[in-house]
Amino acid sequence: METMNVQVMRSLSDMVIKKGPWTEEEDSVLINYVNVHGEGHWNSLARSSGLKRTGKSCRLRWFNYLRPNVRRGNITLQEQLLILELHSHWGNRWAKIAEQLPGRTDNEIKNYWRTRVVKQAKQLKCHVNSKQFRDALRFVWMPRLMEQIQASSSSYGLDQTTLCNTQTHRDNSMVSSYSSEVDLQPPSLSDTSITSSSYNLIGDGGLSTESAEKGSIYSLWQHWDYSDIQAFEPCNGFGDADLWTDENMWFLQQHLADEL
DNA sequence: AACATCCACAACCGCACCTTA
DNA sequence: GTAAGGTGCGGTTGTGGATGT
Repeated sequence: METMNVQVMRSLSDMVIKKGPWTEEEDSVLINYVNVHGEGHWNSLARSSGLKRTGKSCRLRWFNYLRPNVRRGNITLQEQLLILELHSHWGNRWAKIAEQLPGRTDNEIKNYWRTRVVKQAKQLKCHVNSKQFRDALRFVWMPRLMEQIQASSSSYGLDQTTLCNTQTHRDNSMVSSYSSEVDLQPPSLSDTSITSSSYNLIGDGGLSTESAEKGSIYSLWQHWDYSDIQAFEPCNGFGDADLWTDENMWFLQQHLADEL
């Protein structure tokens, strides 16, 4: 009778699903299993690998952490710019946004948005989806980012032609009200009277990829060499540059105050 | 030193969609 | 047609380290 109970207890413990942080052992089991059997079939993987995890948990761990080519660490200014741009088109479609950032996961981008952008919106006492805040991002923040990227690209020896080429390569159809001003000559940051017309990065159109590609930073990104992105890794100090400095916050608050 | 609070990130959950039998 | 299982996505929560008091 007691033996029976022990057996039941053991089988129950086998069925217990483990939660929480993954251990190195679990990681190596998962890596080995995927290396042998490939990705997919996560539920059967979870059963036959001996991992006491759900298939979903295995999949998430693999895609967000263990998968080769996952880029981890600070989001670069260029990536921040692209996230802001794409989010203005696609909203919280993190997976779609992540597709445009090599090696970044939807989870990472989502976390970035919540911990940085939403937080700043709160500090500015406006909703992250309010027109006020979105306009501030579009007409103030993003140009400022462009300026920082431009400054850093020259100070770090990244050839200006990397950015300039985006103009020479650009499809003529992309030339719009968003053109040379945004690419390399943002208006003076002391000029808080920036208007929608002078900085029509995006427009209020639909969320199609095509519209996102035209006349936007998206198109700029398409021409950035991935090696350029690597050059902005935190090791050279650039990746640590924070967009949300006191100076920038003051600047943005001024702009918002002017709008009211 | 101890405790509280904040912050960033990893992981979980619920739902919707897709595939297959 | 439909039920069941698998997968992907977005929202939310949990956790550990950093920082402040």
